[in-house]
Amino acid sequence: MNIKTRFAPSPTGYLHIGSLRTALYSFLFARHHAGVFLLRIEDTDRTRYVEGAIESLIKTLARMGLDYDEGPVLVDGRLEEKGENGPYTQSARLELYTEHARRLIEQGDAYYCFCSRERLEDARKAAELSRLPTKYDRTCLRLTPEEVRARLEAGEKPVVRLHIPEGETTFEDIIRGSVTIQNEQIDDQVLLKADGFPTYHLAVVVDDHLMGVTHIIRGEEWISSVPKHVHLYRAFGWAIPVYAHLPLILNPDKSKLSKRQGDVAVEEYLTKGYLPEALLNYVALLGFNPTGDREIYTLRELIEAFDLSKVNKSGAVFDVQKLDWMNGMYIRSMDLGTLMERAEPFLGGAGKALDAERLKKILAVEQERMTTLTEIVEHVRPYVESVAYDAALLVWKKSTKEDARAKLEGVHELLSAMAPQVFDDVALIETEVKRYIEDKGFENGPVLWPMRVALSGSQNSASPFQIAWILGREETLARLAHAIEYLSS
RNA sequence: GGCUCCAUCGUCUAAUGGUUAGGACGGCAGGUUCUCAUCCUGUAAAUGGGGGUUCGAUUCCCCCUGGAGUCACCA
Repeated sequence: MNIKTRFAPSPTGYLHIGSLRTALYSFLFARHHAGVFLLRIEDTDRTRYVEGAIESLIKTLARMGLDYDEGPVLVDGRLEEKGENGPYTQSARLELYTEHARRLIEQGDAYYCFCSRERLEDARKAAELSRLPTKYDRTCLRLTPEEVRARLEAGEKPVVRLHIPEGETTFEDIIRGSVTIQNEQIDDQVLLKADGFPTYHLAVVVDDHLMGVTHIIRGEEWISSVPKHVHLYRAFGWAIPVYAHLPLILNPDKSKLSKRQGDVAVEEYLTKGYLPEALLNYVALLGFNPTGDREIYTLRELIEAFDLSKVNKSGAVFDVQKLDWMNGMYIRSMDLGTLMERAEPFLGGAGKALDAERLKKILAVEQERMTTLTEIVEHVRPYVESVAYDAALLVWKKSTKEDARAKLEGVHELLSAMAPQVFDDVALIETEVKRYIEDKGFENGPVLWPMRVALSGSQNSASPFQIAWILGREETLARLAHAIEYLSS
């Protein structure tokens, strides 16, 4: 079978983490089987229209490296489409839905409903109070064809409802197996709204069929509406696709991942300095793991290893701590050139004071201390400006102010007497300073601590040798001199 | 509340009838070390409860409990 999957988000203005994983799994499944992956925009709710949301979605998908074979694309900033099954935006397919709804009415599988929202709302409240199911009471199903025609001609704007038959509905899900639901539990769902737009239920079924989608991969929250879709497929006489309902991604309190409890927008993580490949890797492992003893996978490897039937059934808490760890792993394993490219956009103003050579040195030293790319700014600061610090910080443990000054004077003397080329080599700086310490019979701490603080202005930093290497001879000596002066006053 | 889904360390997961129940994050304790970070070593930590089936259940079945999702002219 030629496999075809789709990612069908509604354009909300950002890509939800959960949607990212749904997109990823659909993508992985299609690519693993050398099938087709398409993007479709589900924008049938015009009350939720967001300007520029489609463009933003396309850009985010591109940044994440999830490419698709069919769907809307951005060409020179303009929206275009690729693929033979378009349009791929539901608001451009209204005609199709109307036709199909009409067909269902003619077949007796759907009917017009003229009930006012007010009446429906009251009925629902009453049902809730008496603890009865809040289903539509089928008032309009009992209308005669004459009555329907008369009200249509009178200009009333009805909705179209699916007529659910008696019995029960069973469907197969790759992840969950067989699921059965009694039809009496299912509402006569609205298919076509009064404004002529379809609801999700009509639109997905029509589009998935017309676009040739074979596998429907989506979140677990859709499971209870599958029977409605099955009825639609049957009414149209279409083959039912294969379903795979993914477990939910959860907040720490186990509820469905939502705003309020942290960031859910992929774009937000990207601007915070998380790497697309790390985010993808992390999210891929929320519900799926090829072996159980390995965590780092490239997209290629994920495609190779992906298996829908090995996807977990239970929800997974989104753990930022583990994401942080993974992002750090990716940053540390990155070569300097790449890291520099990736970090540059996050540098902002701090970058202007920096030439490429020095930035590269800083990155080489600070790479192992970074969790996200945004941190680059604070890691760069001590190298481009002197950080103010308390003189007391210069004194090593139980050593004294006088001792610290003496040691710094010694180091200053040593370094200023050395050939300038020594500063081009971290290892050389280290050897020289350590030899000096040994020759004098000192301990490392009383010398290196004040030296490091003098150079970094901070109690935590890279080693004094690394800082000296980055700062260069002149600035290193200047900072040492400043510290000595500081201790003398 | 009805219906549906789910249930292994705090978290992400591995093990589908036989393992000392494994790995990772985080925690804790060490090591390396001038500090932080990295790196390395060690350690605590789980099969929700009760019945079955079986020589033997994390694993299969049932019940309970717990959690979640869903009950719109939103997706």
